Amino acid sequence: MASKNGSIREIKKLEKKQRIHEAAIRVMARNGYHGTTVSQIAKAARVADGTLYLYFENKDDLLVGIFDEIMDRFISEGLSVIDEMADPIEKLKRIVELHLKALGSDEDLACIFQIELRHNIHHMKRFSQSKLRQYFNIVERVIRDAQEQGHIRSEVNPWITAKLLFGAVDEMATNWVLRTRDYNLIDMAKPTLDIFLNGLCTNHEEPQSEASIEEGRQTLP
Amino acid sequence: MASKNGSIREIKKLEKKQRIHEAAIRVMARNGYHGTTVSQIAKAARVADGTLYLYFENKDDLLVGIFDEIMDRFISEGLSVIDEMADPIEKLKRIVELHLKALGSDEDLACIFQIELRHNIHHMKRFSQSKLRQYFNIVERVIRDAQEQGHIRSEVNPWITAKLLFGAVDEMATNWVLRTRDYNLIDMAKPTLDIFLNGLCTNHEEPQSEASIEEGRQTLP
Amino acid sequence: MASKNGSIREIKKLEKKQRIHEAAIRVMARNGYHGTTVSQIAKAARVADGTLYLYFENKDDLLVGIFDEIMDRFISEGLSVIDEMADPIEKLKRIVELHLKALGSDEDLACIFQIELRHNIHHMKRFSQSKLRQYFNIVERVIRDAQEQGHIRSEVNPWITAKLLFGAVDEMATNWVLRTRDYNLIDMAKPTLDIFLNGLCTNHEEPQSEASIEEGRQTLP
Amino acid sequence: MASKNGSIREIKKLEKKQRIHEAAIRVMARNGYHGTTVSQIAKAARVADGTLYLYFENKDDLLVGIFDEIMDRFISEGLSVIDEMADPIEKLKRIVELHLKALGSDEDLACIFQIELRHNIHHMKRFSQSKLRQYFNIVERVIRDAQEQGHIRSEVNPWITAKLLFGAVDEMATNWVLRTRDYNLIDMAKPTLDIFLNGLCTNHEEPQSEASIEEGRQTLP
DNA sequence: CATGAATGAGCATTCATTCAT
DNA sequence: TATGAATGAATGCTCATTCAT
Repeated sequence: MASKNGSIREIKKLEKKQRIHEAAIRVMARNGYHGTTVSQIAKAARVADGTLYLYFENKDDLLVGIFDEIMDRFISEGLSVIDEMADPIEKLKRIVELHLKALGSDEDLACIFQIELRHNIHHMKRFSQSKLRQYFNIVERVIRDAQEQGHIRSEVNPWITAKLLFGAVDEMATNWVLRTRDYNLIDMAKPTLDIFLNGLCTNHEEPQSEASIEEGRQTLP
Repeated sequence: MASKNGSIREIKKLEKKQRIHEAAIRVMARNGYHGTTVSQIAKAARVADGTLYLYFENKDDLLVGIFDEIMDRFISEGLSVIDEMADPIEKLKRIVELHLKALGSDEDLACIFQIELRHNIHHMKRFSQSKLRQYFNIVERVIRDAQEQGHIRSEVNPWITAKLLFGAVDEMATNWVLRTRDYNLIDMAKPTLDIFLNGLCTNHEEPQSEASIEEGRQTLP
Repeated sequence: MASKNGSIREIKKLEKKQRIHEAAIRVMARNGYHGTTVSQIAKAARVADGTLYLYFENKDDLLVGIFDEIMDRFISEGLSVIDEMADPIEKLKRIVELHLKALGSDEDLACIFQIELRHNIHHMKRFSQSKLRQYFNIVERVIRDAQEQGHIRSEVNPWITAKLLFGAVDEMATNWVLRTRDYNLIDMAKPTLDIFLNGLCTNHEEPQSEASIEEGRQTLP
Repeated sequence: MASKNGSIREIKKLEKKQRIHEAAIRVMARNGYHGTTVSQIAKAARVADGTLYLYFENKDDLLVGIFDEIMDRFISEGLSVIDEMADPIEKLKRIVELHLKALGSDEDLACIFQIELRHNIHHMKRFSQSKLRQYFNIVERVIRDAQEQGHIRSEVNPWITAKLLFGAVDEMATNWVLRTRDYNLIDMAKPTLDIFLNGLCTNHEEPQSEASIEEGRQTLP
């Protein structure tokens, strides 16, 4: 019985933690991290103020907890999808789509991710050095594969490219959160991928050597 | 004499405002917006606390004021440089370089721009709807010109491209601010431009139609 | 047990609110509203600064709260005493006595009432339009009764008389608070009532018509 | 020339002091003493902030200065009017009328007098011990005269009566400042005087001895 | 005399966190 | 576990006053 109770308790504990998470996302998305009090979150989660501290070290930890949980879920889901694919270009496409779909389907979450999680250099560093690095690693791996298979130019730096791609997609997401007119975030996947894969320029018969870019001038026939 | 005094006062006033700006950038870059007290800024600027309020509405306005001033300077400098150039591709290159150089040459400023100015959805919206829009407009204009001159593919959406480019460059800047090992931000200009101009893919003799991307698969001969 | 705890908590809460009230009266009577800090009141009430805000909206509400509580108690006590009496003249006398006794027996309270509560036109208006109106209503009622019973001249306006009586008694109280030599406030009841009931003039066989007062001259035989 | 300039300067100085006084009355009547900043007064008087301090010790002194000036004018005007009269009852009447007319004809001034000047126990004490004492002295003198001439009952205490009369008139003024419906303050003179002179009671053939009041019961035939 | 920029002490209020129940 | 009353440190901002010009 004890173990049965124990497992029920475990479940209830997880449920409550989840409830607090969701309450925090909901409230913080509207009021921002600094505009949200612990009491507001507690009320939204229907627990007492003090109860929050049984599940989180402090207010900041709550934000970090949300972030890590979501990010872990996002990355593992992403990985499981990616792993089933063969073509690295296709994988790249899926990553962008998953990224945009995950945020585009939950505005509150997107708001937390794009805005609230970044108001603090320590969060940013933590983010940058853990989960974001995982993201970059995945993309880097895919790009390397694509390079080995000859689909992506061998000159491009996979790590820098991962950052550039993330940055571009991230900006799409932020812009969507701050949008004045409504549209679907996922629709940004296609043009994003088009530019990253095919580039802006019209003529690639004589692909630009880095040197020629270096010269500050492109030879155009 | 009165006018002379007047102009001297004007200069002193600007000097003091400037001093406060610089002090704020310096202090906030280290401690973050919320980690910085008004008193700290005042002390760093060698003025009394109350003096800040002769030049700024409130603490938040101080941050916004810094942002607007820097951004205006950046944009007008950028425009004057751009205007002297003929080739739109070259212009695009210069924009990216100027962006990275401006931030890469002043780490504190970069920190403020990449992190502190974004801790608040209201700042973000304000930013997004004023200065950032100007930035996008400039890039959009350049891309359109390039399209008219046949240098950039007519299929790409100039506005979305402006966002993507900004996002990629912005991520470069943020990564540099959060870097663990030292490097020059400006060095990111070349690979960024290479990917945006030439794309990732190896073969562009038969450029991807959007439809084929849509299919989730690139036809590679 | 829960209800028992509940009631104990209720009592403790009331006790604490009372303690804060009394501390505020004590401290403000000595230093005035603007000369008193919230911290001083909290310290005097042996609670933390923040605790005050669990019981009061803000510093101003604290003053208003004191006022309303005291005034309600005063009015209801007064009414219960009045109701037991039959003779309206006697009631009038009791009202004056109760008024002077209430203030004369608690100098700090009198100070708050006569001085601190009046430093603000909004307080004055609020006072004037709620509790003071109740006071006036009671006196007016008594005067009307006395008029119906033929004890008070039918020419006098009960509402104006209520104000005049309050003003006279109020001035007695204020003078007592500001006194340089000590005396009992309650001793002012008798002369006050004497003048209001009997008037100043010696001869009333031919009571002054309002018209003759109008003429600016009293006909004295 | 020096003396000529001197006198012109004297006049200008008085003019400026007057301008500041009037500005202060105007602004404080609307915003209250604590709701008014020195800068606001300076702006309303069209002088620099610092200039105020050439004419007044400090903000508080400004209020006191207004009060003393007005009060002196009021008392000396009152005295000159009173002195020309013979009948003490008539004098009493005139005092009440002058009091109500002075305030009733200048709402801002009335507001300052009835509300703002009283938000501080030190002002009150100062007021009570100087100008108000003069007022009481005048009334007391008049009452004594009336008593000597047999117009006012010898039993009444002139000093207490002066306070009561002031209190009643003062309450009329305060009520008028706080009024919700408009009326003329001067109209309160007649009923006020009627009650003070003739009392409330109908029957005065056997004027109440203090003792009978003491008994707590009035003998009514 | 006049100015008004500069000063900096002072204070109400908030809110993350604790802990007795 | 859960509660929520109590805590008290922390801070943005105001504004009366000064003084160099």
